[in-house]
Amino acid sequence: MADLPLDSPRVVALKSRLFPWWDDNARDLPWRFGRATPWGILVSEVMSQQTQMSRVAPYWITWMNAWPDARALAKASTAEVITAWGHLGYPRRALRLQECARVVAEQYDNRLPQRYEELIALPGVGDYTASAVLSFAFGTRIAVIDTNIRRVLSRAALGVESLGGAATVADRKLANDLLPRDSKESNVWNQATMELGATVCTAKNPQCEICPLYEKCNFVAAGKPGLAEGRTRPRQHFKGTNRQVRGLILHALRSKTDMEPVRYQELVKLWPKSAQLDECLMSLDADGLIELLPDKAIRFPK
DNA sequence: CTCCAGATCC
DNA sequence: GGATCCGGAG
Repeated sequence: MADLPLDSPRVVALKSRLFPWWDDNARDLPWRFGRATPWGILVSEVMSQQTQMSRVAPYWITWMNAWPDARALAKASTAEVITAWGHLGYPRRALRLQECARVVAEQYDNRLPQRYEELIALPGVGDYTASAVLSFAFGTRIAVIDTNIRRVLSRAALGVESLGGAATVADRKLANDLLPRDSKESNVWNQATMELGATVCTAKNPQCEICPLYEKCNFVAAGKPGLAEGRTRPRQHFKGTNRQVRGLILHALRSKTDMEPVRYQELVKLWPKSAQLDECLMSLDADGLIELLPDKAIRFPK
């Protein structure tokens, strides 16, 4: 792959168009523009893993109001945490976030560490989240690699469709090659590129006609070869899967106003296939999302 | 139907 | 690398 020097005309042109677009079009999400602590930024990133930002915002406000810092979240009950997670999906993220809060509270005196190696060692924090926190919360110059940035950079700079699947070495090299040298600019670059991918340069139907990069986009110049052919991930069903059943089970628990257990008989009415139901009860119990009682009644863990 | 600001396990 | 884990907006 050809190198793309930072000072190449193409990169300068992309930057000069992307930054003004960001100034005019950045969504006013509650954790942006210096209004959140580093911990708040981390919470927003964890909530946003596989969940759209627009859905995250109201949950984040309620969550941060209840538990403003890691110490507060560390002291919450599991039942409160799972309930507050609501319908964000993938509730194991909520448990990991609380585990993360405990580590931060106990080992880091309630302050997020600022080294990549320490961040990525935290529960529920992978490469993306660690990089995002470093860039967005601490202003560190680091390339953020997510599905949006991979798609935008691959299209605009290389003129080819992003393949999807796990991030490749080439993806990382490209993101690092294009990342502005100045830390403040790199922060804006990361956020603006992600925002563009989320709102304009989308996977299936990009709105090229309103894209600030249109005139300089190599993907447009090449005639958008293979648009949306690269699957972002293997197709995932939902209906009939254990994920649906697990969701139904947790919804039954959440809907209880008190901490009263849910009887197995009620669960069977929600999902008559008892073998799958039992499997899901076992896995939820193993995950620590429910407590399985001897008669197959369930309740939230303490 | 599609896709999502991923992490984790195998 | 592949599979699993949720749920809603478009």
